[in-house]
Amino acid sequence: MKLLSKSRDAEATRRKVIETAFGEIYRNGFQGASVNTIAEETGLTKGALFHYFASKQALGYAVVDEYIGPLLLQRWLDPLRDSDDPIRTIRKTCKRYVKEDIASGHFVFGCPLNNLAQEMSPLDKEFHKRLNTLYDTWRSAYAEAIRNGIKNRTVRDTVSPKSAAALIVAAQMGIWGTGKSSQDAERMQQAGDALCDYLDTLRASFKPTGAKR
Amino acid sequence: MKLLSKSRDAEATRRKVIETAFGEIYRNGFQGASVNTIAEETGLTKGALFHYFASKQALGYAVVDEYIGPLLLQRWLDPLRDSDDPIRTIRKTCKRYVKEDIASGHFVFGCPLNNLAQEMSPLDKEFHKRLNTLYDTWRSAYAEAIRNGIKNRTVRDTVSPKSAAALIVAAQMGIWGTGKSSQDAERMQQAGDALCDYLDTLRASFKPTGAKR
DNA sequence: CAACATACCTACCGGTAGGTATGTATGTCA
DNA sequence: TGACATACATACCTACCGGTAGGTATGTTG
Repeated sequence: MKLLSKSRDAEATRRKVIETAFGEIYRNGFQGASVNTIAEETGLTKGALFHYFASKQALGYAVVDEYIGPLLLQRWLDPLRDSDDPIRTIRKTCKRYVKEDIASGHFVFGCPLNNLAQEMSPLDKEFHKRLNTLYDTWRSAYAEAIRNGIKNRTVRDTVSPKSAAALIVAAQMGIWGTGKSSQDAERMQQAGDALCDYLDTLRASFKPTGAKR
Repeated sequence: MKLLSKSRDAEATRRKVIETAFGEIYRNGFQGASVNTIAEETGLTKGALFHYFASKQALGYAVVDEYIGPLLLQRWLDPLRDSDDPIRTIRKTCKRYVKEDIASGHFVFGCPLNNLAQEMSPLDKEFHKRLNTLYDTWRSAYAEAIRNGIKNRTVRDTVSPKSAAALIVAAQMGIWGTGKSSQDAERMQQAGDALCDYLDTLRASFKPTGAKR
């Protein structure tokens, strides 16, 4: 028999460390996060923490692989599967998470993925490899979705899927960046709405003479 | 008589510290930058450096006020003065600095202003105040330029200046963020071109049936 | 129960971070 | 020429960082 005791459950402990580390890294950056604090918050000693992760870096990589990556897929990419109106889906998803992050107050810490990418990409090859792969996945998924939109006539055929995908992802970096740098919900909201306006210009039905915000 | 000697010129020394600090902070982030290294690179001892700046923070604020701020104005805002075609000017300026940063290799370190804003805004009020003011200035200048463009019929009157300005600035954060996180010139170029495409959709002459990239 | 593995703790390491107290060299001005 | 401020150097302090050595407690398995 196994897993009888709640404590001394290795898998759960490991997971808890990763979740705590995610929070600390999200709030303070990777370099700014302290393994002492992470251990303390987890209710573990530093020795125990290093029983699970060979180094602070290894813990960081695990946070990317086992927390941030899956979160990206679940939040942003899953909704696109089985969507026959990609513009509508992207628009809705964006609006939703802007709203959620403002409501929770998380927006002041920006986007976990972007934070790590900005901080660590030039400093650490392993981080860069992982984070870059995630962003490539994101852009590819958007491009593919837009391509489908063109096929089914919901998107203008004068739109370049790859180019539009690059801009949408960049704009999302910028929206969360705006929230973080301004620490102001209204400015973030404005940037989010502006992206939605742009998304509407991609629709097959778009007319430049239409309503303005 | 003053300023006879090249060394022991306080103003020049101070400036040199700021420039060195800018480089270190640009490459390593504020928290990652070491005052030991900055002092060493300046050819100064740590004691001497702290003769000019009361703390590492104070040095950081000086870098924003006396280096990054002026750089922003000179690079991005000055070209807009006396421009009667804001779209063309923003487009040209963006293309120019994407090209320059790729050529110099600086793009792998991202945008100095954005780096600091992302890293320090949630952690330090003084940084936040300064950096947020700079971004507000930036957005306001763009909004004003677009408003002028609408007046002189170079920009569609269905465009919301404030909204478009928010998106353009956010997209620029994202373009440099893309370069930094991908460490790849081509991906950054793609994002830059995509922003240019978007800018063209703001023109009064824009037709959705036009050429695609 | 014995043998062993895994989970976790205590105490400590070397290194470096930002910061400071104090001394000295240099230029200015009365 | 001598008093004084400023520019800089030397030496050192404290706090904390990531990381480890060595032990103990709690299983699991035969």
